Amino acid sequence: MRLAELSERSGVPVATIKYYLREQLLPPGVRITAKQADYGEEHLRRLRLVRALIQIGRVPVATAREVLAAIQDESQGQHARLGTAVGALRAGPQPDPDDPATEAARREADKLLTSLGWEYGMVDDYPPYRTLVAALAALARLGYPYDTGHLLPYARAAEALAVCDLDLVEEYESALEQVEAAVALTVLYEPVLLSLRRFMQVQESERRFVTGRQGG
Amino acid sequence: MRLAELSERSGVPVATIKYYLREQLLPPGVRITAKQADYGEEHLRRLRLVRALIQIGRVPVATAREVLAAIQDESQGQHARLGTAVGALRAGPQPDPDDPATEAARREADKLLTSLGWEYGMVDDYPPYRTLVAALAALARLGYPYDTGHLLPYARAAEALAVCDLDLVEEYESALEQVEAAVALTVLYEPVLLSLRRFMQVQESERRFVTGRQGG
DNA sequence: CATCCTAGGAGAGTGTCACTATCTTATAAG
DNA sequence: CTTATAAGATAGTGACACTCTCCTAGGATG
Repeated sequence: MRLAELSERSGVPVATIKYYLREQLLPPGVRITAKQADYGEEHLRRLRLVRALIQIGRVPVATAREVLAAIQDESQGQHARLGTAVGALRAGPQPDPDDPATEAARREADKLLTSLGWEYGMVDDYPPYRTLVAALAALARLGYPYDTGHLLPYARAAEALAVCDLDLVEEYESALEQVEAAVALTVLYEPVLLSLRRFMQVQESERRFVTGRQGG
Repeated sequence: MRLAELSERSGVPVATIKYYLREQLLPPGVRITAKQADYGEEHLRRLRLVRALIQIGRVPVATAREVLAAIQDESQGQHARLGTAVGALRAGPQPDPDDPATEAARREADKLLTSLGWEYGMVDDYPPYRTLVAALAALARLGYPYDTGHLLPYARAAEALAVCDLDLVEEYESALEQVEAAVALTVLYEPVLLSLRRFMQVQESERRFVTGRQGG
């Protein structure tokens, strides 16, 4: 199909698709002539994935490019490919190295990961690790406790989530579909999970502050 | 303390504090003279909360203003105050009403919430609800299933998270501290949780694709 | 009292980022 | 040959979180 049709079927404006092509979020179409290109179903699928990453996942364009590169990289094994793709997501704010809270946060993060059985080293440049450290440092700055005891319940929840995630991923046959699903589900279930958390907080607060106010 | 000292102790540039004052994210200092103001410890605490919301939580300034207003609103009961403050957080992308996927997503969201025991109506303008619908619609657009069966495990995880959250909140005495803690912990544990999810995905993928590749 | 220094306020400017509008050129169709 | 359309390049837009600069009013000091 032509660019115009790709635009129509995806609902993405032509100018935006051109932008994605320029930014290498979308592979170029197959050249028909010097001035015309043909796009297939996989372009459509890729385009929808890009939109999901950027619009729902708020993933920066540069990050999305890395993630997509990892998805397509057939040279790695499935595990490594998945780790790279998922790890590239949501770099979040960098921890401030000048802040003394960062160093303490780093130690606590290492302790937590160790107690979770993490054996792959602390990979200082793995984006989720940096995100974790920055978030813990922010907690410290606000005076909230963040020791292993407080964090472990969240880690257990994360573990349960990861099992669900991989269950969903394994429903797919091909390696490519699996990595794509891992990325898409990681990103798209985030807002689902976080909004459900809000709802559940309200329910739980009702249980504690209203229903059973006098110990019911 | 003066603005300059507030800036020094918080690490936030003077110009940025002025901006927050202008945007009403920070209450004005107590006027000493017509041209000088005095800021107290609660300004410092509030300033750090604002920074956490904006920098870690990526909360838009307008949203942060609403959240802070709800925190300070003493006219509501604790439950309502908490619901308003937490609900105002992370509005996320609005669902596109023209998209037919949105309608289906809305029905599925309602079904899920009903099966979770949600009894407060579907509050179409409650931001977490909109976020949920938009995310489900995005899943549909990408062709991933999102029925109650798939979503329930995530909802159960969210429930566990909410219980942890409220446990942490109830450690505080005053109503103000509790609402502040609810907001801060909701926002600051998000990156913690999401990065732990990444780590756990990698561990789980290792378990499935490497360790037990041939059925171990 | 004059002077200088600093605090605080207001408005405009900056940087970033995801688009988006325009212009150019080429080519397929008529 | 002419014209509509496609693709590519380039510059502009809008939102947003700051941030810079100027201005004015006190307060401190000689």
